[in-house]
Amino acid sequence: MQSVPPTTAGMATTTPGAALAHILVVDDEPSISGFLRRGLIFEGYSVDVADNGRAALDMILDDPPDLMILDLMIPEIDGMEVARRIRAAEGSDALSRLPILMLTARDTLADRISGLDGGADDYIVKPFEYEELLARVRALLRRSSAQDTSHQAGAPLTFADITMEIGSRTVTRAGRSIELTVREFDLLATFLRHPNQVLTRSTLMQRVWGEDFFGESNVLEVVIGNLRRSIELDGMPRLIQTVRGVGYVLRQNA
Amino acid sequence: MQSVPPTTAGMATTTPGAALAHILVVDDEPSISGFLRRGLIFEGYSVDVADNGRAALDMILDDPPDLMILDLMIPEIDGMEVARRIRAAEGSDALSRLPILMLTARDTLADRISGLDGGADDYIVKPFEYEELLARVRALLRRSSAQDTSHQAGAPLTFADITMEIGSRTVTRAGRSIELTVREFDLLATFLRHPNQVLTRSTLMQRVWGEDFFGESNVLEVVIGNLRRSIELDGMPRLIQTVRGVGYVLRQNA
DNA sequence: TCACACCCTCAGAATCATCTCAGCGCCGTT
DNA sequence: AACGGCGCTGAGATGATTCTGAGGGTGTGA
Repeated sequence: MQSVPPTTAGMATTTPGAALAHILVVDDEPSISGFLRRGLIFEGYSVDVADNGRAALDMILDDPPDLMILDLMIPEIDGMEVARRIRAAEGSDALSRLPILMLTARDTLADRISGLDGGADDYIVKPFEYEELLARVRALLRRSSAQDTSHQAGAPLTFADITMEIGSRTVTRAGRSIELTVREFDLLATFLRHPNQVLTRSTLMQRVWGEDFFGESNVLEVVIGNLRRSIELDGMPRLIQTVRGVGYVLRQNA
Repeated sequence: MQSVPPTTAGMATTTPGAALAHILVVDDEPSISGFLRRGLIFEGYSVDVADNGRAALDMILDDPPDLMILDLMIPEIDGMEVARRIRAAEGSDALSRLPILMLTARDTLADRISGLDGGADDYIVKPFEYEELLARVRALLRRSSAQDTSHQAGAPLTFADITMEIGSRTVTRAGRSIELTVREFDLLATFLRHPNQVLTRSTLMQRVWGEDFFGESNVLEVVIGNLRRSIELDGMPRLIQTVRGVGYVLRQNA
């Protein structure tokens, strides 16, 4: 296991100016909750985890989060019921307005989710794409926090002359549109969210490929290679730079 | 935690210069009407709720709203009939022009949609995404306030040389009228509402087919195929482009 | 009742992203 | 300068995804 990069320098302030949003993840499967926790922390959220409905309700009362990611199938009190109780908490505005992102398996979906009826504001079907989950989390937080009038899917990610719009899934470099595959797109998105920060190989693997990648593989290198070919202009210095023994950075100057 | 913005300013004044728009929600399911009420009020609308058709008609006569969100399946007088009576109210301009956003479950829709002609200005399938609903509400209000004088149900959706009128359910391409089935129509409408935006397979399924589609099916692909055959001109680049691993986009250029 | 339109399912075929592999070259170190 | 490790790249293999035509079921209107 590659050790964490020793350097303390370059802590990335991911979203400049944005206050740390607090997210409660409720799932009894450690692999999922762990994955979410790490990922969301990486994105700059503060994260708590509960592994059953009762604990979740306790934690919510104790310290209401800005958003809850709630699995439908959890012990003690199931997700549907948790949502219902929260919505029923007429007393507290903070509670009854708490955005809930429901996490469900596909089979369950059919029976149970009559959409948002139960009190969820949005839901996502397992297995989900990490990028999609992030997008929904952002959308829910945006909706609840700022009732700002600027709608439309959030501001595009940019770096140097690269622009990426998650919603429309378009990427441009110097105004010229670029086609990317899913892997390339996710990888680039990860870099764009953490510019100038060295991302370790394993971090990238986890962000883009998810938990399940045992064994050795050099997929990452291959995709990095393709991505470079897609976005880098000849003559220009590399944007995605290799940090030997550690990982890669998105950086402008040499 | 991002606390609620301290300022009360920035209420979404959807229709510039217009006073707070007044919306009547008609639905007998408290979970849905409650959800809508809260959400819409949060957005800065004034909201009334009726839980059956008769009450709705009374309230409309009493105080005509700027927009009605109308569930199809409601007690006393069903949504269809409510819409019909409103449209039939020859006497009052305010009534016959009242924008109606119909709320339906997909199963119901399939049967009845053919009779929708002219009754509703738009419809949305349960379960809907909140953002989507908001967008349509805004669109309808904008429309109705914009063209005060000209009757005609709503501005058509357009893209490139495609034109679609929801109300009359007509579609033209380059001036030439095109026949579409219900599924094709819904699918195209979804694209037209989100041009240049990649829509995931599951989003499309949900919007067009509704909740009840577990299991694997390739209906979407089939309908996409048919739709392409209907609207795409030979020699021209595709308008509906597939984005492998993600979904489809309505996009003009390559 | 018949004919027709529509919608879904299915299976085969085509297409394409992704992954694996193996060889090569660069880089830092000895 | 030689060496070893690490990263890069091109060439397939592989499997997933998407497309298409055909067929059956169902409901509607004549």
